[in-house]
Amino acid sequence: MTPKGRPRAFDCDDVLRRAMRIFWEKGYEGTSMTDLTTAMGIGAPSLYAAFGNKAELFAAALKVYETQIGTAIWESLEKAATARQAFADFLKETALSYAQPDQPRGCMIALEGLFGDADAIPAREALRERRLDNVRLLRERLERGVADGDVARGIDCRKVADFYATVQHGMSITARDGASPDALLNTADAAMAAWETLTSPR
Amino acid sequence: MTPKGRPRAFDCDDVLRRAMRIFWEKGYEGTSMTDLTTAMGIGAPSLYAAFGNKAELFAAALKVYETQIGTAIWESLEKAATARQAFADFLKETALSYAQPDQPRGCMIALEGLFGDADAIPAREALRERRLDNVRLLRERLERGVADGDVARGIDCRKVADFYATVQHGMSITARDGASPDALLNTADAAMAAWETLTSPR
DNA sequence: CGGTTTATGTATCGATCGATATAGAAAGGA
DNA sequence: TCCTTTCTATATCGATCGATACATAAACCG
Repeated sequence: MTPKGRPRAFDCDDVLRRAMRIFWEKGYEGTSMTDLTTAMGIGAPSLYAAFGNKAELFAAALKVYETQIGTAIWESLEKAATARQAFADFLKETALSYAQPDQPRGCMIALEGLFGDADAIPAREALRERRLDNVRLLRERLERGVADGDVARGIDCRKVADFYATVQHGMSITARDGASPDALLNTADAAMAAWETLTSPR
Repeated sequence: MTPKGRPRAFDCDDVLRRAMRIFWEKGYEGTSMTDLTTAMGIGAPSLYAAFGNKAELFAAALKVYETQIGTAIWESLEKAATARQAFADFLKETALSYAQPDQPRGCMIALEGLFGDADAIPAREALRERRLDNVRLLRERLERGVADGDVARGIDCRKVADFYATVQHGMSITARDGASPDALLNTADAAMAAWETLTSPR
């Protein structure tokens, strides 16, 4: 059934992807409504009618980022047979994704919402929780490795997960500074050099 | 000799430290001139007369940050006798500094100027160069280790330096999310677990 | 066809942004 | 004491911020 009234002149998903891209590139505070309406190709009233306000638009753009950009990295974590391979793939996917030439460098979730209070960036808490969720995913994958028997019992899963999450965070900053895919892959490889020591029984 | 005219009613270094603290906490874009004049305890005309404009004030605050906050970390890199000890101390100092309870979490240089173009944040290029300088310092310390004989010849100094710089970058983000000093020290320790493999001859 | 509903385009809202004009206050030098 | 110089306090500048009022356009329904 077609809705009543005049139909929208734009594709909602399409313009939301454009908004996501702008937020990703310029940050929440660095993005003005003029930037958004220009990039999205719609007028301000259409934007507000469709997405509420700037904060809600950002929240919607964040969800799009998660489902369209972030998933590839985290899927690799589940696919591999062993925890070691999973972490290696995870870092490799991160390196390739963060230095992709046709998109902003680094991760929108990692880089955004690091300054000011919740008042300045409404999604600050949501972003922080996403980052903490990611650490948890790494830890759970490690614990699965322990359960599967490919990781020794008694290792400090939290410490190892914190370490690899921090490496991934850092890769966002390094990527923003222009690091090549090879450079990031080297860093991923270097991080995996710690694996044996970190996962050997204490 | 005392200068002519009415003397300043504030201490220039003191108010600059306050400005540095605000920029560190809220970021360049997230800091308004009202935030600054309030925190510095001076009127807007006094601020502009003493420091020029917002961008110049930020540049001055950045220098204060480098000399007053950043030095401790980088001094530790030179003090230690071996490259390994230098990197371990460097990461340990980073962990302690980034989670200090009486100051903003993480590093002002690492976190600032990651979004938008040079137009949005005038110091963006300067910040990027500082970050790249830091990677260079790490690489040079490694090369010194090779020259001193405590690091094997033929290792990829750039790769190792990139890795540890990326870990440090990541610690700024992890610290902003509220990581405890112990958690960051654990990550520093985990990063050092890669040292043997990274510095063994190929 | 009018009537209803929803979206669009223009023009603009009050608030805040960074930055200043202006007048008066506080010092030294004559 | 008066003049010059420099700084301070108030009040405000034009520009831009996020967000809307309003009139018109485009769909469906009868």
